[in-house]
Amino acid sequence: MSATVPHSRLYNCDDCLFRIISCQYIAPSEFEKLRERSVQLRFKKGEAIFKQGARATHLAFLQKGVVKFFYEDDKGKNLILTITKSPSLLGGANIFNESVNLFSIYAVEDCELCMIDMQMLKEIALTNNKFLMKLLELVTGMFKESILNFINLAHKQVNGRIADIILYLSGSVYRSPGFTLTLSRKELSEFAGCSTENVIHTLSRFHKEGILTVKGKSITINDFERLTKISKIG
Amino acid sequence: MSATVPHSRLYNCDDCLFRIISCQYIAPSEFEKLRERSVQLRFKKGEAIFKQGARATHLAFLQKGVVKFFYEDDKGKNLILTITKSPSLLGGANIFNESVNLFSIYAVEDCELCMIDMQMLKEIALTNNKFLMKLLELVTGMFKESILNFINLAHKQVNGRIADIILYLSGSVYRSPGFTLTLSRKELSEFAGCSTENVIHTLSRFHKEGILTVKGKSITINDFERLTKISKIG
DNA sequence: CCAAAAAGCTGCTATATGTCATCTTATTAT
DNA sequence: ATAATAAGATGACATATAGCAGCTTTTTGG
Repeated sequence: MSATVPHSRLYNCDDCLFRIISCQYIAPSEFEKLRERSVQLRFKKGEAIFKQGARATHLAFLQKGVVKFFYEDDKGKNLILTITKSPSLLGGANIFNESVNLFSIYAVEDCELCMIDMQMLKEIALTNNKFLMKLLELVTGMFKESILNFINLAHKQVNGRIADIILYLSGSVYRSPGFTLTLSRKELSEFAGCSTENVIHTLSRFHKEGILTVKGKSITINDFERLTKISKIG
Repeated sequence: MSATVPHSRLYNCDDCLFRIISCQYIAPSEFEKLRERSVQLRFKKGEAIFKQGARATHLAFLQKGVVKFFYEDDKGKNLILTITKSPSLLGGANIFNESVNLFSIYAVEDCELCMIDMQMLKEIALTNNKFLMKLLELVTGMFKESILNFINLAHKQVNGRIADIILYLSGSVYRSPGFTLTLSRKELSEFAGCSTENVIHTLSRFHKEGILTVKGKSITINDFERLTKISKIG
């Protein structure tokens, strides 16, 4: 792992959302045990946070940045399950059954996060059921999100999927009608489940039709209504 | 709900796998509270066990039969997430967050199952964390299974998907190289995410090539190796 | 700052898949 | 039993998508 370990803390734990949520259920002293075993890390764009197939020993609470969840098949072909923005709990899918990561999580832009010892968290959660339930709630959200994403993928054709992705990025990740993409066309194609060329073709068609303004990495939604319609029709 | 409520019990609770698993964690007296609130039901092929959008008040432990999990979109088009054989815990996806079913579960052949009061189960689970963890293990399996299924769907083309489905049905549902399908061609197409005609074309191609023997609802795998290869290549 | 590599773009062609029309074979209900 | 209906099958055709070749632009590394 090439992530940078900072000399000083990247951010103050007292303000950490995960701490705030946790302390609604467990005592601050209990949380302190967790904190002692945790470490703040910085990941550069493109770096692996969790690697598919590796032993799952930690969860990560993403403080800052955007990450992609993806699955790589035998031939090295990738499929992006979801793109998530901070704040978010990563790697929770492994809390129950799995000792090995089912998929990879990579930084899509520079990230700051806290690696949490899974065993310790599990021990604490097992002494407090409401906390356990809350954790599961945070964790299963990701499952639900990617299942709903897959449903879209299966039902719609590329037009609609690209429209979907643009709307999702604008609404849930970059939170603005115009944004500078931190994903490549190839990554978009891995999210939409189609060829890279198809993404490029579709984006330039949307551009020509005035729905989007696309200039390299910069994308702006001009005709929100038409884009939504394309997403709905499929 | 048109399910039949039997006068006598369909099966003896003492032999129930769910009871056996549960009683590894909770006292039999505790389980008895759950049993009192539960009811055995019989569903005929094609009947709805859980309906997408309905309030989620129960879990079901499937004792006998095969069911399909599926999502229906606005236009009434279906997408099958997974096909599951008894014994299996159904509807658990809602334990945490959801008050409403995210998808439907229907009987694909005649089923016998036990409807379990979710609130009561939750209460008991909250007093016993190991039991809670075990429940979650049972429940998240379905998530994992359908995500892996979707990944196949997204990566492979119809050839490979159909091969996949036949192998899955043979290996995990009917548990035999030859079986009598309880799914229609339309349902297969909803599982493979393609048109009904494409399923029919592909099956008859496999038949002509000697990979399968297909005669209406009866399917036999003749060339396991070639079928596996098609599934792998995509 | 420059060369090399990667990413992005465009149009063309081949192919997989969906759609439609027609027919046959099973189910179902009267 | 028999008509009515649904499911299955087949081939022809239209279309969405993948793959390729050649090109430009951007990014990366020395």
